[in-house]
Amino acid sequence: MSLAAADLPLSLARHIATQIGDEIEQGLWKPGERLSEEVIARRFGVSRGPVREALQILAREELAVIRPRLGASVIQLQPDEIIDMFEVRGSLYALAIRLFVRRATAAEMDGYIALGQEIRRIAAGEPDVDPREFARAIQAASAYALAHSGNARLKATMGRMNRQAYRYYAILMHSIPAHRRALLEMSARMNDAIHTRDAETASIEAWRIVELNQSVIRRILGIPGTQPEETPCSPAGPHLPD
Amino acid sequence: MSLAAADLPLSLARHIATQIGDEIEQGLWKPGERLSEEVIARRFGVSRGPVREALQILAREELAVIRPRLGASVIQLQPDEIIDMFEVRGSLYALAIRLFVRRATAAEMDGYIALGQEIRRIAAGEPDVDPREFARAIQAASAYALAHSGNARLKATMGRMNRQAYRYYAILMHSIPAHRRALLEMSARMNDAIHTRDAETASIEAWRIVELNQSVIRRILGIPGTQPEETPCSPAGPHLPD
DNA sequence: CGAATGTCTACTGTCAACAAATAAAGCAAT
DNA sequence: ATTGCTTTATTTGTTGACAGTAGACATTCG
Repeated sequence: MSLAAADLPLSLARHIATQIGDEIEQGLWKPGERLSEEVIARRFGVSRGPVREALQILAREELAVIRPRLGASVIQLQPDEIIDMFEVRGSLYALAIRLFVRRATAAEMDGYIALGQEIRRIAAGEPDVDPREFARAIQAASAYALAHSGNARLKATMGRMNRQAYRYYAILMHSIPAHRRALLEMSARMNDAIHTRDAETASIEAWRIVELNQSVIRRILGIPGTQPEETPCSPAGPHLPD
Repeated sequence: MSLAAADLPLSLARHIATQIGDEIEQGLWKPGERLSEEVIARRFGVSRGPVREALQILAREELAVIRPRLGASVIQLQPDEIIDMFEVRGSLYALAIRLFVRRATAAEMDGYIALGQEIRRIAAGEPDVDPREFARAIQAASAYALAHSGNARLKATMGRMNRQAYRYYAILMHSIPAHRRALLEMSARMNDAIHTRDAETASIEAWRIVELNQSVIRRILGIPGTQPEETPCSPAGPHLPD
């Protein structure tokens, strides 16, 4: 049996977990805010048992942290932890692109192309682009590639991570229009490589996008990069000339 | 084995989770075996509450699967799911190597070199190499690089995955001596790159090792690979640790 | 006035029991 | 013997209560 939780209904615990989880994702709970068992139990009209279980589920999805005797609280990533997360996520993203290019059927490829066009359509409204809409389009495209990467484990792992990452995605989209332009260029190059089924180049470009995003986040969070003029590279790909 | 009276710094749930988790990792529980709440509760002399929580923790570590109304059972990966896991893990491994090369101090580098020598020392006994010892040495080296990659999230994510992966690692080590020799060659090349702080080459070699391992596992599990040059071998069937 | 200490409150950790649902056993009919 | 249904039994889901701890507050002493 797969890791994916295909079962949605029954069980109060799962219902509460998805509800609170969505709320956390949407930012209705502040990072670090305490998730009191009793308060949540009262709110849903249940006892503390299912709530306790729901909090465990949230911890499994890394949306909450549980400290013994201190209870659960909304996950609060330190700046360096955010960087770490995007680093790991970037590696998975590059893998997803690589696998998608290798395994996608023609129809799936068409679907991806359509999503790429959607991104360009939205970006065409420069300089008046809705950051949220732009972000959503990018996320949709990456989710599509992920879903058709043919690797369920990757989908689950990265999907879980995305729930966290997207809380900070707004930072990326709102910041520096120049960044958005660079992002679009890289994205175009990556999509070209994807269309021509050049898994290697696509993976490299994916990794570049990730590193660009990372540098932007670093700047915003005020964390100095390890190597300012780092050359972007793929998880396994060769160097490319700038 | 009643420990309810013992004053533990950790909660009962966490204690039970680590205990059962270790047992699963060691193969004392068969894949797919049911983890009955009541049986475990009786065994540890506690009520079902903490046990339930422990099972949630095990699910978080992906050592167990919880299906609503059907209870928890030891995770049972299908052959293709094993491939998927090693694929994801490989990507993380390459990242770990890359980061380690970039960020390791001189002392940490020395430590890694020592572990590499240990691997070669064990492998020198060819063709009479203890697979378990060999596996342990390789795992120690990769764990060292991971621990000093400077990315806590990567360490946690991959560490969790390793607990699963190492159940199937024996397959790799026991199989085909030729594979071990190729593995050693690649490993040597990677270590050279690591020593000279060539993150790019090191990462590439890491990825190659991963892909080699993957092809071996594919052969053993009888799953056709995406690469054409792979020779279909006699499907000896999934000979997994019980 | 500040620091250390004692008390209080709120919360978590744990338990035992009840309710609901699934899996297993038993039995009848073909 | 096999199939289908009914009944029983075991297991999970949930509850409310009790016990112990962490943190806040007030108190006392240097």
